[in-house]
Amino acid sequence: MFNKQELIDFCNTARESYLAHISIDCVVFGFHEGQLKVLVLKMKNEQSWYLPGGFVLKNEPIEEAANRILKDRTGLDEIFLQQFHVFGDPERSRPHREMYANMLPPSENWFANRFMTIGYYALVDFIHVTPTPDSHSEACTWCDLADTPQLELDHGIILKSALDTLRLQLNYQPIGYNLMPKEFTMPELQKLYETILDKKLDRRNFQRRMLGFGILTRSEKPRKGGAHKAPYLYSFDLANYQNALKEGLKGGW
Amino acid sequence: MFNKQELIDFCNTARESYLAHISIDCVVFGFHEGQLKVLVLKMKNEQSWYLPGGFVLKNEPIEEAANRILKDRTGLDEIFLQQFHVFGDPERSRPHREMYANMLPPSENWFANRFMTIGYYALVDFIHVTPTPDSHSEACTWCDLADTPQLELDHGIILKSALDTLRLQLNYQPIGYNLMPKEFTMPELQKLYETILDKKLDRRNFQRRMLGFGILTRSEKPRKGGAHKAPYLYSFDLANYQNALKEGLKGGW
DNA sequence: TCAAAAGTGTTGCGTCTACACCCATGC
DNA sequence: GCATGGGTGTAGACGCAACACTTTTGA
Repeated sequence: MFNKQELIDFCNTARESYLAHISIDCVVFGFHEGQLKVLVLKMKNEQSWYLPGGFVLKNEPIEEAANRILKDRTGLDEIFLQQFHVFGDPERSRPHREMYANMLPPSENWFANRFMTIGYYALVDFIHVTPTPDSHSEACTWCDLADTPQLELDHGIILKSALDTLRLQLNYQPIGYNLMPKEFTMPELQKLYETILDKKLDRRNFQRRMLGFGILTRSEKPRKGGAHKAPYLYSFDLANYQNALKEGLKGGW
Repeated sequence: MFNKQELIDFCNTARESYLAHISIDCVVFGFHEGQLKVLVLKMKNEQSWYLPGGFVLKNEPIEEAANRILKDRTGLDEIFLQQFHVFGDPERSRPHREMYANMLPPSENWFANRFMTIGYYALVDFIHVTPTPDSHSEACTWCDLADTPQLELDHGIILKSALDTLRLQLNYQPIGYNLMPKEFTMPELQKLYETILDKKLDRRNFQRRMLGFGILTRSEKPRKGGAHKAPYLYSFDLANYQNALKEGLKGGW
């Protein structure tokens, strides 16, 4: 991905600016047309894919670092972001160590170090994101969860772990609020739940249950244009939502 | 806590052996006589208390580091250990930075660095633990959760965070299995749940519910010796327990 | 007019809650 | 024998799953 000169330049600035041994990787979830999506990067000159990531500035809180990284890749600020796990096997970054081993001696080579990575997952409103590659990537794109490409290093494991966390936190975090657009229909929300849980849900019971939580506001105007009966549009009542989440949305799915 | 010579020695070995910027802190929970307990350390020459912690060897997986640290403090190996959060504010270790600032120049002073800490919580069988202070502590003791002393740095926050995690994971992790002795009575187990949840539970419903999970084996002999009716002794059926946890123990508390 | 999508109602079963009741033991 | 701790039973409330039924719309 780097040629020699790029590597030298990067290592010099990295050593000055960033904490060694620590990186951040983000699993960015979006939801569009009934599909849960993940943001991935494709490296230059390689058929290899990664999760968006970066390093922590020497005097920067890690939450801010994650935010900065995500702002660079999505254009969005104030993203919903949750730390979920640290991946700390010393062997996890070995492929990178080897990739650059014969370009620079270890003392000058930033990637000769072991890196542990802090995994964050982010929830964003798909339509507001402008996927933006970084300097050593040739592409930054959404892909459907079902057909994500093979990811390098342990990024596949990190993605899987983020998904598991998402599932577990569905009743405790404002996941719907952050993934759905401002207004949405009940079937759309149901699709999101079905995708995350990987399970079909009963249309009618889902509706009654959701409404029962008292966290949705129905707007007067239904969605026009589609075939068939026009569905109502809903939006989250954020105050009620967050209040309900404190106790956890009752019951399982 | 360190005098100057100790500090110099420690810094020299630390720089050689450990990863910079990263530490591990452990919240060790035990349960004894109806009380949830936490293991804390008292520093030499100071009225200050800390959670047990340490650093990560340069080529050591972080789980192993946590295990090593806990073995040193408790004498136990193969402890149930869960990572729960990284505390990454650059200011969190400032007090330590300042404490040693005028003993050594920053370049030689290990503690001049910023440290982020990985929080682990551990569940142990109280009676098997031998609390053992480290070289710069004068005491390592259990204390009741209700009256933990004021903890230094952000260790109070870390403890609070561990407790919240414990509560959330009660239906998803073998918490009872790891905190209770091999055999225990139903009221004892109930006390544990009540302590973690900070809530009174109905004696009879608790019993039926617990038995309903099918994760307990009743031994033939009841506990003798106490006043009043002799309670049955139970132990966990580990296979069933772990199986039930996969789906999560149904229902809330 | 018909198929498909969406909204609303109803019924029955299972589960939990809040009790009442029974048993054992030491003072 | 009685207070206390512990084990078991049960009636009513509640919640949820599995349905049937109605409404709206475009083809």
